[in-house]
Amino acid sequence: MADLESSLTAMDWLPRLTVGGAMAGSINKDGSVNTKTQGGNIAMRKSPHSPLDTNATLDENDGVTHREGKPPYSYANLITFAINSSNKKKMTLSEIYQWICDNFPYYKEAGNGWKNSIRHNLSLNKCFLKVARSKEDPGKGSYWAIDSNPQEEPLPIRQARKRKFEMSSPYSPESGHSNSSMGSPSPAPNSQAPISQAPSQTLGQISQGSFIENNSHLETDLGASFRSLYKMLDTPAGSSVPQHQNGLNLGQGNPMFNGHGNDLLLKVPDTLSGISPQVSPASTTDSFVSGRPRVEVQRVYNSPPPAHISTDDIEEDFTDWDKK
DNA sequence: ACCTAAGTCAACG
DNA sequence: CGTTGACTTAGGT
Repeated sequence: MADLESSLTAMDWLPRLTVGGAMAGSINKDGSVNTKTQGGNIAMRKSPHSPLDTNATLDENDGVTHREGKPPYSYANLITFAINSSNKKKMTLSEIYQWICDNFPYYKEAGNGWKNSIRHNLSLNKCFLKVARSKEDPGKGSYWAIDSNPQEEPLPIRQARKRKFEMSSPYSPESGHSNSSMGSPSPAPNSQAPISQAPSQTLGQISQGSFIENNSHLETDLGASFRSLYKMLDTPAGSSVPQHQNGLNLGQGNPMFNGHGNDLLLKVPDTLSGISPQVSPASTTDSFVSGRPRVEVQRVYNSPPPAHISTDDIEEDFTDWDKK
């Protein structure tokens, strides 16, 4: 453990960071030094085929390593690291800001543009789910959680044309963070790892087998929960929404989830979970969104949650739910 | 050249 | 704070 393997969990599909030269140096291809505005330069571009690793956590070393200059991580990655570093696997926007500043001092002095970008990313990226605060936990802003493996299904639509599964090339170490032990700051046990991918996992722990084993309960429980939920509800949305919904795929990364913007409103009896997820319109901008509707998790209290379940648990459960 | 991912800026509620 | 859109940049094919 101690490194790449452990912390990057399934880092396989973590965007390949073009760290090293170009990125770190922010050199434009024309050779000019990139000195764009605040928060950012032309940040790294990731391979078009590599989705975000929703379980990625930051490695202390990385923070250190990149103390100077813009960190070689996309905003989506930073957000993911931040959220995964929390026990609850959810964070408020300001907490995310703070975490990023704490771990990447670069952003302390980067102005505020990057914050806008973070927000933009949260809204745009399907991987991030807004989780409503519970009444017991009032405060500003919602929580943001990660929707595990929202990507990966072979995108049948347009992307499929260009996309090939890039399961090979794992996250090339030479790209900069070969170092690794990203686990430090947050050895987060990463409960819910995207089960799907795991293409050529990064050896070690991720030997897919064990990983799945370790998390199988999630897959089972959550998947089953959702399935039964759907059954119970005999979801009306089911008709307008493609198959995926019925299965485990419920959403994540399901490009077909809603084809194009149909909203799905899933009413969940509070007796089941105390919440009701609802779909908000998906953005139209990029592929991130092109696939499925955003699901906003919103808890509805019609009755108090079971005594043995704490509010947090519920919320967490839900978060996990969303993840799958 | 074209497509897409990612970043930036900004308007708006 | 959150969403959205337009636009830019860069990398892949």
